[in-house]
Amino acid sequence: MPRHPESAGAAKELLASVGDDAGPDAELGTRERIQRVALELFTENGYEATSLREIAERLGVTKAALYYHFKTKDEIIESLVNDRAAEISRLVDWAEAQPRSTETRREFLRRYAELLHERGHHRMMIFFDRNQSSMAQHKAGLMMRQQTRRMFDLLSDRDAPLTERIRSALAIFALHSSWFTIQDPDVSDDERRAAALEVALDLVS
Amino acid sequence: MPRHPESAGAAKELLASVGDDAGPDAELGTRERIQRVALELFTENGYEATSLREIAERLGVTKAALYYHFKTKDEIIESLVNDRAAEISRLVDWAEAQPRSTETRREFLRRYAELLHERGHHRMMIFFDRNQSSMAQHKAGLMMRQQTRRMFDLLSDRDAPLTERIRSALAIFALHSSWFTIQDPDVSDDERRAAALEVALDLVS
DNA sequence: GTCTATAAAATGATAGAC
DNA sequence: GTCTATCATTTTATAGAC
Repeated sequence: MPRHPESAGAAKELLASVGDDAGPDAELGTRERIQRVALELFTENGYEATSLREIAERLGVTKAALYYHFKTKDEIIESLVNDRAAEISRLVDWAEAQPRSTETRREFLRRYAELLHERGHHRMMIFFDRNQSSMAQHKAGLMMRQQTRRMFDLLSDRDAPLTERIRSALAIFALHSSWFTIQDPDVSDDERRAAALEVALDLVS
Repeated sequence: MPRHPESAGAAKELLASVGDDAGPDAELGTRERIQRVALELFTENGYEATSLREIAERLGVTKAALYYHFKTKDEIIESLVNDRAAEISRLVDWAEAQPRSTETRREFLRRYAELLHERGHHRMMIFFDRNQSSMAQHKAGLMMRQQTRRMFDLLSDRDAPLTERIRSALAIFALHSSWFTIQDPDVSDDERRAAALEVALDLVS
């Protein structure tokens, strides 16, 4: 009976993270390749609509191989979320410890944009944005929603005017979605990211 | 062999529309009750994750009854989309025939917000926002994406500055999502809607 | 760590009685 | 217009060989 080795490689996973744009599957282990392909298919075709058979086929292995690395389908998502959620949590913790000023909020957005940019965090956010209904029942989804709520509350007081609350929510959404909102091939990722941040900053000012 | 009666009732469906907040299932036919319950479950639990068995059970009928009214699962979604997409299309047609001014854009947003408010259009938009991945493969999803793109292009020129394009996209999103972005029970639907419109208008000014 | 083979359950869909 | 009964297919997941 296989030992599931997830607990072993928390730090290692951070180094060879799935989203890392370090070229094609170059140096990734099977576990990381599964995560990468799964997230791709889940985002493109939907979480429930993507079967383990499809994932295995695209990787050139059998379903049984997947089950060696992940006990269930849900666990693939969870493994992706956990590391990343922790990093975002740390950033929100930091912001909550700062004075509740506009400058804190702006600095939070800058750091958050930076975090999303690193190691494919944004791919996960896009996955969640596009699979909200499926994720509503999974605990990974609950975790993300709680984190999103913390960010909303950080960006505007709970009793702030309604328009201000909406603008805060849109600021977060702008950072998450800039990648797919505009898909002009003439625009580089850096330009997109800078523009999204500029809009987000304006929304909380 | 049952004749599928969808072609018969285009006008009737507009009158007794699914989203109509005219109380509980009061006067709705089975076909309309299926649409209503299906959209609810699809939005809450996901399109693929919701089986026809669940829909039938909640309605107190059998799966076979559903198949009398709809040939396939996809057709339930399509029946919901078609009428509504046509109405939105008409509004975009109108806007495209107007001078490309800021005032046209603002007036479009006002009318679009009004349209979403009527007869549950917004429930469909929430469904699409929360099931983007699943809908990516369905033709109903393609239709919605094309319409969204038309609206983007209406709200900002294709060669406008990146920030302006993003703001236009967010204006649409603000109208779609105001219902679930803020779920404070002290806030009425009308207040939410007015605030979302105000934010959207500001984003295109 | 990956494979073959298979179990067990659920799903979308259909046939035909009433 | 709704029901019972059933089919074909697919899916998640497991057992055990190599």
